[in-house]
Amino acid sequence: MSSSPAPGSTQGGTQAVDRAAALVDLVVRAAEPLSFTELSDETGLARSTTSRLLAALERTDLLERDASGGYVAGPLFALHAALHDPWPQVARLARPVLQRVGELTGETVHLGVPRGQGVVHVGQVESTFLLSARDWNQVDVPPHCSALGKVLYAFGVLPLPAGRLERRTDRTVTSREALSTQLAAIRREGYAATVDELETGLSAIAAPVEGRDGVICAIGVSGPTARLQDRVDQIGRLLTQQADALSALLGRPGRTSRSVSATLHETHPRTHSRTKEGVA
Amino acid sequence: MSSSPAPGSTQGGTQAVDRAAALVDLVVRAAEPLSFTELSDETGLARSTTSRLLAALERTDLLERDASGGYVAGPLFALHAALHDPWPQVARLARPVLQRVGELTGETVHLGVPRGQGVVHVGQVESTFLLSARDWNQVDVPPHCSALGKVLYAFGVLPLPAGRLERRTDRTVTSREALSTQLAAIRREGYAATVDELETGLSAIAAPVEGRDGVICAIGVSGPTARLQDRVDQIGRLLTQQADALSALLGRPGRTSRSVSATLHETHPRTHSRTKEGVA
DNA sequence: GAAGTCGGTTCCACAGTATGAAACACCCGC
DNA sequence: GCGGGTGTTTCATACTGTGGAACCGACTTC
Repeated sequence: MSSSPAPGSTQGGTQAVDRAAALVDLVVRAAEPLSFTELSDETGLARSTTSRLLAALERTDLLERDASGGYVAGPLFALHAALHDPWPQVARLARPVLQRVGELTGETVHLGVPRGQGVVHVGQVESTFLLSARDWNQVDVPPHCSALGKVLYAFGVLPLPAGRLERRTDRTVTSREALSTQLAAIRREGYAATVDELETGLSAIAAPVEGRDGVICAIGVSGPTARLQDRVDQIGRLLTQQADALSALLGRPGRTSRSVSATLHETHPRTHSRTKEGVA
Repeated sequence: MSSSPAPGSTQGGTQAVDRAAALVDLVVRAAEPLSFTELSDETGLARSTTSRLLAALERTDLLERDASGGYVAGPLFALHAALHDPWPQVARLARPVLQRVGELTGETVHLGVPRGQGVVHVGQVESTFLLSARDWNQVDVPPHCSALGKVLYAFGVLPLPAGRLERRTDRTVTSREALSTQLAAIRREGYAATVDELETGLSAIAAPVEGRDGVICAIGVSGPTARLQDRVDQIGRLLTQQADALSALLGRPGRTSRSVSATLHETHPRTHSRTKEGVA
């Protein structure tokens, strides 16, 4: 436009690419295909500009049009998805949340995902204490005595176990009715807790994370019962709150106008050290 | 009408976006993180231009730098992968291939992927005949009497069954030795066939599709034995050939069919401390 | 420890490329 | 034929992107 420096909006010297990227961003975050007009309106770009940019993005496989003409993520995104496991990607997005929970609780934090009949831990933030849970990445644990597993059971992400429920400690829930009562409570409370059920002296608390189609995984903390048992409720609330933030990232179309990390940092109003500045 | 003869490579009026997209394309297709210099050389862009574009792409979450400074697909790709099942994405990429096989054979074509202990069909191209296999999407079939399943067994994508091999017809292979002999033959020939083994009168032929780390799924045709039994070899060759084309799409890096120069600089083998997060 | 090399960023004058208003084309429903 | 909505193409304008060169920091080498 007329003003040459134009600080704030355009950084560096890359207007076209920035605008094109904004279009891609909108399309990828959207739950359903976006029309030309929606994109044009949303970005505020001139129709002609939008048209040219979208044509370029389509030509380069970053975007694609579905049968009804709406824009969706293109073959390049499909290729990426085909080449990489989705869970590590979720873990990547979840890392900031896990980190925050780790900082606020001091305990080990996990992201638990369903695999087959069990729950596996991907992504982990270490406890600040010396006594803490070991590295559980990739370790299979019986879901019925794990907080993460119970959450996944409760929200139907993991099929309920077929056989007998293994007894790990004398506090392990082995009765099917007791389990289903617990699961109902978890659905009601919004989080799950296990105290000495997997291993004596080991406790855990977990809350569900929702994707676009409901619960997909869970985050939770685990540590010594001595440190956790009096904070179950407090940590439970923290977890549900942070899990919600992650859910918003994973499921909601996101009115974010900015980046993923910006969204993540936005959850707590106190961390606005730099709100929105252009050149460093 | 364009009076000026299209300047060779760039079309429309979108040089910057095209170049940026080429960078993203290279990064997404690459098996490992690409360095700034590799990208600059590969695209033939001036270093300054490359720097500016990469900075813009990073700012917009399309790209990201890993711990060692290499460029990898950014949070936007992670988000997409987290939101969508990978197999439908593979199916999307495979559709043209399936379609071609369907046109050339007239039979029903499937993409078979492993899930748990079984094989499921995602993506299907209908037969042109009236008598044809039903819609098998989402249907579980015993892999040992399915051509797709045998391929997945043969190439270690699916764990060999634990218990007894179910007898579906009198031609079903139920002996473990006979099965492993067949699997060896499949590895030798490059394709699998089942004739009346799942259901009397039903035959199928299938070939493996490779991803970045070996076989990941399979494509195959199925139809009445009457129409297929004399074409097993011919269709087998067709399938291996088309499966190869799909494999190239899913595994091989580069080859963007546009401006990128054909010469590919091999990366010098160095000691990387990167964590491999691909397929487990 | 000074000189050389590598990998990448910033500067800057220049022109080529992106831009947007407007005209055009294409549906619809009527 | 007529209006409203949606997208595409045209074209003069000037702003944005470009690349050569200078610059910078880190790491080697002598």
